[in-house]
Amino acid sequence: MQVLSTTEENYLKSIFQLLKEGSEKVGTNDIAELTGTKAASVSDMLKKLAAKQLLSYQKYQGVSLTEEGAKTALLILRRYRLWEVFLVEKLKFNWDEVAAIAEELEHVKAPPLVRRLDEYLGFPKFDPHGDPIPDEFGEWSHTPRMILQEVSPGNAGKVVAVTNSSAAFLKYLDKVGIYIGARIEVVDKVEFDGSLELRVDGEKTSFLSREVAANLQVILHPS
Amino acid sequence: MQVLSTTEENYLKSIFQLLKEGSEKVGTNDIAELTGTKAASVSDMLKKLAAKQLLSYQKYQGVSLTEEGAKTALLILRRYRLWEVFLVEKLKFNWDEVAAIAEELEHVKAPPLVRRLDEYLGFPKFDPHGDPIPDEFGEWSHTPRMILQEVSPGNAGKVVAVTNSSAAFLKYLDKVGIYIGARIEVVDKVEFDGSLELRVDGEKTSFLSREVAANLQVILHPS
DNA sequence: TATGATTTTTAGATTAGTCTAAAAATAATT
DNA sequence: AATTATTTTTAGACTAATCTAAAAATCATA
Ligand SMILES: [Mn+2]
Ligand SMILES: [Mn+2]
Ligand SMILES: [Mn+2]
Ligand SMILES: [Mn+2]
Repeated sequence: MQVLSTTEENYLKSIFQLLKEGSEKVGTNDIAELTGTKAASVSDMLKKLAAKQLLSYQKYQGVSLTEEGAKTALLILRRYRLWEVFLVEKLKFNWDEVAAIAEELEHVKAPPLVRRLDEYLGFPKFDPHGDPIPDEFGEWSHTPRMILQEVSPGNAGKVVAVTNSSAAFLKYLDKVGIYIGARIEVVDKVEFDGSLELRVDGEKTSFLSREVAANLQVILHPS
Repeated sequence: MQVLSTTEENYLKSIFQLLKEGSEKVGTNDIAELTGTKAASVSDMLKKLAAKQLLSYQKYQGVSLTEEGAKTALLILRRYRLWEVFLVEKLKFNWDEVAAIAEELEHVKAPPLVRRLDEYLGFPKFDPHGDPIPDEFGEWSHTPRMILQEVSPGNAGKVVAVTNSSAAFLKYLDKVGIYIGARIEVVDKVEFDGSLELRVDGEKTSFLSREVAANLQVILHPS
C-alpha cells in the first residue's frame, strides 16, 4: 500500500465514484469535470496511476480500477466518511456543511488516527448521508435499497440514504422535514411529471419532484 | 489575512518558534535545520514570505516576523494545539504521539472548523504540554513561570509545562511519574552536575538530570 | 463508408517547492 | 589587516501538478 499524494487520492476517489454510478469504464472528460481539471491534466495523471498499478488504462479506451486501486479508493472513502460523522455528530455541523471540510481531512493518513477516530465515533457503519463506511480492509455491508422514485403508491418505507450531497439538495430536505430514518408513505404518483405525494412520519404531507425522489434511497416496510 | 500554502505555514511557524526561543533575528541555516530543508530552499521561501509582508528580510541579515506574520503564526499554532488537545483528550493518544498528526491537521484551515473544535473541547487555554493556546485573535495569556532547574532546594511547585515535546523526553517523564499538574518539591541540588533530587506528589523520590529539569516549567507554591 | 464532431492525447509552458554546486558576503582568527 | 571559515545567496536543474493549443484517435451520422 504505497503512499499517495493528496492529488492522486482525489483522482482515485473520483474515478471510483464515477465507476460506481455508471459503466465499466470512465472517460477522461468525466474525470476532468468531477475533479475540476482539464482533460490534458487527467491524461497525465492516468499514466501515473497506471504506472502505480492502481488502474488499467489503454489510450483512448477509458479506465477502470485494479483490485488495489479500488481498495485504496475505499480506504480514502472510509476516512472521508468517518470525518463526516465526526463533523456532524461531535462538532454539530449540519449535513450540508461537511463535504468540503471532510474533503481535506481525508488526506491525513496516519493509520492510528483513523483507527482511534473510528473507535471514538463508536464504529459507525454509515455516514450522515446514509452511505456505508468501509472497514479497515475496505469492506462494507450493502443492504439492498430502493429508489424512492420507484416505489409505487400505497407502500411505505424508511429513508436510509441520499444519493446527492449538494448543500442545495440537503437544505431542501431539511425544509420539507426529510432526514435519514424518516418514515415515508407514498400516497400518490403523478403520471404527468412523475412527482410524488407522500406523508412523512405519518404527519406532514409533502410533494416531491421526480428529481428529488430519484435521489432518496429507502428500505420498504414489509406490507 | 491571505491564504497560505501548507509549506508557507510550516516555515512561518518554524520561524516564530525560533524567534520565541532566541534572539531578535533568525538565520537561514537555523530555519533549514528546523524545517528539514536546505539553506538554498529557505532563501527562496524568505523572499516569498517577505513579498507577502509576513517577515522583514534583508539579504544576509537574518529575518524577523512582521506584526502580520507573527499573528498568522499564532493562528497556525492555535490550530496545532487545539488538535493536540483533541488527540489527547478525545482520541486518547499519549502526549508523546500527537506531534506529527497535529502537524498535518493544523493546515486544514476552514474557520468554522476551528471555532467548533475549540467549543467542542471546552475552549482549552493550554495544550497537553502546558503550552498556551492563542485565541482567535492570536492573543494568549502567559503566566510567569520558573524553570525547574532554577528552583532552589526547599521550594515546591506545580509542573505547568514542558519545553521539549520529543517522544523520548515525554516517555521518560511518564516513566518517572511527572505530568502536567504534578506537585514537585526540590529536595536537593547536586553541586557537581546540577542534577536535582525531588519528591513528586509528596510520594516518590526522583532524580532528574540538569537537562531534564531545564525543560520543565513550574509555578512555585507560596511558601 | 466517408466526413464531420467529439474525445483524448501530446507538445510545450508555467508555478511551487526542492536540490546541488558555485559565488558572494559576513564573521572569526591569526 | 589579511586570511580563513562560515553563512547565505544565486544559478541552474528537477519533479509534481497544472494549463492552452494542436494533433491524433474514436465515434456518429449522413
Ligand atoms: Mn480530498
Ligand atoms: Mn457522505
Ligand atoms: Mn505542519
Ligand atoms: Mn504541544
